[in-house]
Amino acid sequence: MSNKQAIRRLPMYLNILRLLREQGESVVSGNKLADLVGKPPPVVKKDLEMTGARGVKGVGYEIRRLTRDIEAFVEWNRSHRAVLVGAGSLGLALLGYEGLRRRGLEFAAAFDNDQKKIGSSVRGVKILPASRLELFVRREEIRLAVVTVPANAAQETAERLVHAGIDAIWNFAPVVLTLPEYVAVQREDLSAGLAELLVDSKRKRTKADGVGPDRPEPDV
Amino acid sequence: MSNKQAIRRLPMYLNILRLLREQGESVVSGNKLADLVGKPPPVVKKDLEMTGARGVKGVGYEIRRLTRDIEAFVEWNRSHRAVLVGAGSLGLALLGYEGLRRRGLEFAAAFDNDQKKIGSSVRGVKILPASRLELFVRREEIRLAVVTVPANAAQETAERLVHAGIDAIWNFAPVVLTLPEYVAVQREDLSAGLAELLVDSKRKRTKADGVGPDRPEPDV
DNA sequence: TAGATTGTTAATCGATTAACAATC
DNA sequence: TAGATTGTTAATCGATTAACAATC
Repeated sequence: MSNKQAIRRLPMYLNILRLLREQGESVVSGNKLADLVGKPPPVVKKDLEMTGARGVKGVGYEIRRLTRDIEAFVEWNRSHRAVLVGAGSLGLALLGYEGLRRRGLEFAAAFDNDQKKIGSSVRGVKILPASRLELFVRREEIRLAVVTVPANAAQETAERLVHAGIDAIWNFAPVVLTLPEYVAVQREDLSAGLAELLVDSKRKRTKADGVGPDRPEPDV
Repeated sequence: MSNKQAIRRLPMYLNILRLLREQGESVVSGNKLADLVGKPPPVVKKDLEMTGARGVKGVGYEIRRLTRDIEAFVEWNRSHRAVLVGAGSLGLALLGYEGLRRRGLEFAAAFDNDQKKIGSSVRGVKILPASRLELFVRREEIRLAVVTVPANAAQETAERLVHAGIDAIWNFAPVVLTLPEYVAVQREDLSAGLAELLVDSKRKRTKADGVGPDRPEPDV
């Protein structure tokens, strides 16, 4: 019933809806939305239905209402307190990423082993010694962790987190974590996206027999 | 024939294979590999077959050979010169991300509008004024661009890039780009991963009727 | 030969697309 | 009522799972 691909499309709708509202629109039809996100209308309608959003036949969807319904479905209507483990460049980038803050992700603290980093603050988030991880998570009753440690430290870090009470892990380390069933784990792999892009690019280059406009000659 | 999900799994195999080789292994069976990546054996075998890799019946896959075959399939055996457009925190993190460099992604330059950033170098990559984007791309014959500009600048940036000769775009801006068919575009949306995680977490919390071990009581 | 493992074919499942009925 | 649009049902497509034949 709950479709993974559909869930991944939801942020796109929210982006578009925000844009439409900024342009003064208050109602949008599924067809228009479909056009704006570049997906067929039935996909959009099914996606919206999944979230519990309802439109009005012959009219469309009320934008404010639709936004609220989508946000509620993903629990983006409340804030999610999280810890970040591993304050490398990727970790620090996530700390500063406004897009995530807008989706309710609120970093209560970051953790690292590097003495040079410990004690400093990034975007108002304190970096604490990794040794204090468990204590902090327990005391603050944090449920969500973002893991950006190196590959060889990821499994151990995750186990410590789970033991301390974490039950949702956003894992950016390039390893497959083995954890109890009740823990929700989302693996994020940038290389996967790059692989898709390169294979797609290769295919388009070789299969230059395709329909549609060809690559123009460069005007040097 | 070429399966999107399968392509996204390829980096995982490479990670595992590197680990195995570091442990002194030289051959691995599909079953063992399957176990290590947490996927059923037939999935692994189909994935490997897609890349053109062949094993030996009764024996398994030669690790060095398999690694080379997978890398060749994704064109990870050669370097891909790229420009980065938008030197915000996410952009800078990508510049410094070792994992991408290991996959052949080589940043020839980064571009930004911010006078404070222009002229500086990050990890050996010069940050140049955005106005020089086209000239640089043409002169250096760059084909790949990583777009990390704000949402409202993404479409225009992409059009400029394509006009200058780019035919593969890795888009981190939260918008759907409209570009000619011959351009390969890969949209990367961190919020999508977060949405998946939160929905999965919600489901696990509500459907606590599931099989398997329950979440233990916190030992406070 | 016997055991192990690849690689393929068929069956199932899930997601997308197409068609259309319902109704504001 | 007529037009527009939602929302559902059926058909298709793609990916995964299961079963097993081929063979080193």
